[in-house]
Amino acid sequence: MPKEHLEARRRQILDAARRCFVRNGFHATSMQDVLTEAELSAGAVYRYFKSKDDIIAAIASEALAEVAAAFGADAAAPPPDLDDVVDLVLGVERPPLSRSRESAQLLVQVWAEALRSPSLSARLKEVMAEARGVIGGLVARHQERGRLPAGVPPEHVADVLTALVDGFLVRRAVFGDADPVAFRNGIRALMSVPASR
Amino acid sequence: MPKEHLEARRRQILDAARRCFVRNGFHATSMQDVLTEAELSAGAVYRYFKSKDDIIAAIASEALAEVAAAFGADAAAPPPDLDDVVDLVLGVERPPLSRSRESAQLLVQVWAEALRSPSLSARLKEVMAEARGVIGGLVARHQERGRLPAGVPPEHVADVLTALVDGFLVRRAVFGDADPVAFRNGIRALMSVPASR
DNA sequence: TTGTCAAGGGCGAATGTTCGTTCTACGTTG
DNA sequence: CAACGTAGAACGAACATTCGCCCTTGACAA
Repeated sequence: MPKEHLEARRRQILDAARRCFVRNGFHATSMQDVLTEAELSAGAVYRYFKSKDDIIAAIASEALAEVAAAFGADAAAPPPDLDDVVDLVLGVERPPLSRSRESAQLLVQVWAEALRSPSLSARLKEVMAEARGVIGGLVARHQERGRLPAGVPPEHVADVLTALVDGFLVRRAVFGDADPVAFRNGIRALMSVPASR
Repeated sequence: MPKEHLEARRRQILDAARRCFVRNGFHATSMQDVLTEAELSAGAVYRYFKSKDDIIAAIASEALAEVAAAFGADAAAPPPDLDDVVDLVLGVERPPLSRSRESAQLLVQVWAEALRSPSLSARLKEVMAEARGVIGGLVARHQERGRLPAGVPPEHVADVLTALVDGFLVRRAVFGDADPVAFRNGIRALMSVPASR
């Protein structure tokens, strides 16, 4: 019985912390903010997390896992066109749309935090390298089929595509209403590929 | 006589604060950190800035001005090829190279801070809109000359190009050694344009 | 030249606040 | 009644900011 309740409390705290962090950033939100948002007392929260940094690490870790999962989907079901990579990663038709902006905002905070946390920076680089590998594989296959110039290292092209995703996330975080479809059309135009839908 | 010394002290404080902020972020940096870095006392610093937020605002404002200037250069001297936009904005051959990573790191912090500061967010949107306007103009001209499909709104393509820049900045902030030339080659490959150099 | 004085700039200890964290006592539940 | 969770007061540390004092400087009078 304690097992599931323990996990539920943990989630309750993490969800509350996530909302606070999205709203105010990691260091501008106080423990008091988190306690209030979670509707718990200090004693309760510190039973599940040993410090504020612990909570930050957990939240950041989940945010990066979300990104890794998004790119992993590309590896699982390779899209026929390269520009669909963006759609897939950005989850054009993915469940909680309300969460997508918050995820983008949180990710920007994670980038900033990674600049001062070596362990978080290491994990971020891991995820980025993983994305480069996955997308690089897709690029290489397109090169084999002659759909892309062969002389360029696939990783370079993959870097551009993942940078495209990161750049879009910035816009979504800042504006909130950035349109993935319009973005994809912009990419299509740049790639001089006639839109197929 | 006080006039120039006043400005010099202000710069001294801002430069010190910038170093601190790049290293530790806005909110994880204490006033004590800034005082130590600037080699000044609290009383001295508070003679030139009325609060920590005041210093943050000044630093963020300068960072965004730097970005605006980079895009402004494109408007002043339009590059012949669209992919050169990235080179120009990222300043492939611009003076203090040591500063470029720090600028990228600072900009990421600014993005994060903009998520919780309405005034900073407004300024950031201004700069982004300005970039969209400048690059959109270039895109429209390329469309007129038939170098890009005409059916797509220039702003959409401009969004993609500026997102490309933002995405590259993230990589430069995180890795520090992101290579603009390799990046440009990746873009060229995606655009299926034979490299001219 | 020398002495005086007003003002500006700087210092750093002091202040009150807020932070993250701990601890003890209390309720609830099996 | 034990065992477990929870509450909330309490704590020391660290924070941003202020305040009163001191040193330097430049103008001016003697």
